Amino acid sequence: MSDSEDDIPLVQRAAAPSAKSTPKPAAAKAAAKPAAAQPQSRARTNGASKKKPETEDEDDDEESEEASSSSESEDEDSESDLPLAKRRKSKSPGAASTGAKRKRATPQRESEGAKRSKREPGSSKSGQVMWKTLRHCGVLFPPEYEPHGVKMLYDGKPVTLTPEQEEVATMFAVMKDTDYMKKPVFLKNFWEGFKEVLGKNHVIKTLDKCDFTSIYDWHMAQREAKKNVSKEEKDRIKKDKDEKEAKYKVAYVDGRPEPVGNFRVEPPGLFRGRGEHPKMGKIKRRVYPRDITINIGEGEPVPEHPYPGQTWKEIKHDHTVTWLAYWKDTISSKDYKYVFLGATSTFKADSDLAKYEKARKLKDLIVDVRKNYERDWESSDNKKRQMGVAMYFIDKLALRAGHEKDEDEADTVGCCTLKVENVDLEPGNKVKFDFLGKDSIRYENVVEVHPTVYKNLERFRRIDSTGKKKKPGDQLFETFDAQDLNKELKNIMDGLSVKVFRTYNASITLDRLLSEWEASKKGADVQSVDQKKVDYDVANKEVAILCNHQRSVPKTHTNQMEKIQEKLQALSTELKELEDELAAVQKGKGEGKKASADSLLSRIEKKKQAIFKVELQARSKEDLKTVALGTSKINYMDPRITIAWCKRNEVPIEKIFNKSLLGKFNWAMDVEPSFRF
DNA sequence: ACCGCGACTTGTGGATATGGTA
DNA sequence: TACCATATCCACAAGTCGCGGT
Repeated sequence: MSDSEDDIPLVQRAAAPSAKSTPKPAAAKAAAKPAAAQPQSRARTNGASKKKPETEDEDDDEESEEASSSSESEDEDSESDLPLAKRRKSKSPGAASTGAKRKRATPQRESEGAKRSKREPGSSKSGQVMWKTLRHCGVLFPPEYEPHGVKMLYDGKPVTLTPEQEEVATMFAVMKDTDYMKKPVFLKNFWEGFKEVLGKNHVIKTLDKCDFTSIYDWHMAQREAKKNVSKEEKDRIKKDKDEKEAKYKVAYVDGRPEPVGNFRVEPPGLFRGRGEHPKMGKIKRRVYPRDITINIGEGEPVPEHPYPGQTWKEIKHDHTVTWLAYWKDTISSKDYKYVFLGATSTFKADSDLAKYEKARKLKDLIVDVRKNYERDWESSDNKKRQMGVAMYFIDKLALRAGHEKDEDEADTVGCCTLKVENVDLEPGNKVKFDFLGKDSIRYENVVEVHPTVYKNLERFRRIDSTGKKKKPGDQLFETFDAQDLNKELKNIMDGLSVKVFRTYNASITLDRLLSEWEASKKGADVQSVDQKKVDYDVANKEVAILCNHQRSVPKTHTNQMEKIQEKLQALSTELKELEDELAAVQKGKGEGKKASADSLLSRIEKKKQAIFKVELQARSKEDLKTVALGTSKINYMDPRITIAWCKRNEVPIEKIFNKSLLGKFNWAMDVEPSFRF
């Protein structure tokens, strides 16, 4: 790492998982199901008037009943192995019921507390049929490269490049003001790629003598020009583009229209790895139809493409998978790029629901799970002890599993791949974690742990199970890996894996915090929606900290805060003026007095509220500057918790979920207000 | 009993749309 | 009514995890 200066801002971890050595009380199995769960209390208190503009999708009607009821309760097996989607009545394609605002198709799934039996709905696991018919238009290719003819300099002299070479030079030139330019690995990888494109015996012999400034300038000029196009022209261009893209945006699954996620083929460019990625700067080749495998229903028209001489790499009809197309990544031979349906699709909704139901299932077992791994801390079997400690970290700190990685990937770790130097022991049974996790985001945290864990760690850091000394770079847990751990978890619960703990802990934390909030505010003065939203964010923040979802402080943050302060200044001056005025009026006499005093009074009140609101925002902004709330909202916190809370507290759901989240969580909207995770 | 493959979720930052403000 | 900074969207990288082949 370079200067620790702009290192990831260290999130205030103080609040992180209580230093308590004992696992959390596991939410005493939330009474959760107050028998009288307001039956059909559709009492949607929140202002969330149902008139959502309706996202193109789902016009599938069907009485929401049927789909659920049957499949729901008896879920277990037989054909119910089919993902939910499958079981939905599919509407005849044509019948795009324009009018009929469809209710969300997904009915309640409150699996009242316990026993939701084995089969999760929608779990797209192995071999299950995901669709009967599938129709789509394939993928959209990026435009071919258009040479600009701007010459770069080599050793001070202009060089003529072939279009192909120029394209690569341009990829590089354009990155002039990024700090990749300072990274030796990036430069080396780029040069290797560039050299190859140049061919042997080219005048360009070394990157040092290359000057791409002219191309960079050209690029900037282009950008500027684009910005200055007239509004009408811009609109026209956009409209054009939208029309060209329209057909790629939708796929028909069993006749139902579903949004396609990323239908665009990735354009060529230089690979930008995160952190110190060994492959940064490599050329990401252009992808052609011959590289792409299409998955589509039998008998459906094969998608077209703009390369007359070519054919798709393959046309498949695999009903057990949800992808529409894929190609091999050109950077890493073992990676694939997929085209999937969008987040609002039925496939995704089903698996989202399944994910949370699985986590809730874990909730019912968590007390035992904890008892078990705590017992393992004392085992005479070293491996068991290590696993027990790892499980503790995973559960308590919501660490990721951490699979083994290759040399040619960024050097990051998860729980199972922690190295001895990632964990420091401090007095008072305190453990200090410091490592780079996913995306090379630094995880830094000091936690007090159970003494037995502490003792174990002392040993794990020092020697391996054969008694051999460990050194930096050695695994903290050398006796097992993520796979082994997951295998063990399968014995505890069907479908259980490490990541489920992250989901579980995020969701249960939100649930707990929100309900504590409600308990403490019960009967208290009516709060503004703004205040409630801020309070929700506080809970959200705690979850984000648990999951280590950081963000870099926005560049403009300081600036913005100053502006807010100024605004506050102005407001309070105005307030002062009003108050003076009022005083003056009250002193004076005469007719209009009463009226103008009243009016002043109300203006003063308004002003005070405005001030309060700005202050609130200022505090919240400052408080959240290093925390990314979005990630947990999108991926970890069961949306039903939030929606139910909104209903109970008269907060319009739109205050918490933006448009795309509303779409993504459509499946959860009908949740009972009494829902508890 | 691995281990690479394949498919799907999670994650961040950059690009762009948008809505409040001068 | 253009600006302008933020809020949202999007691209695509980087994880997780089960499976099937050897």
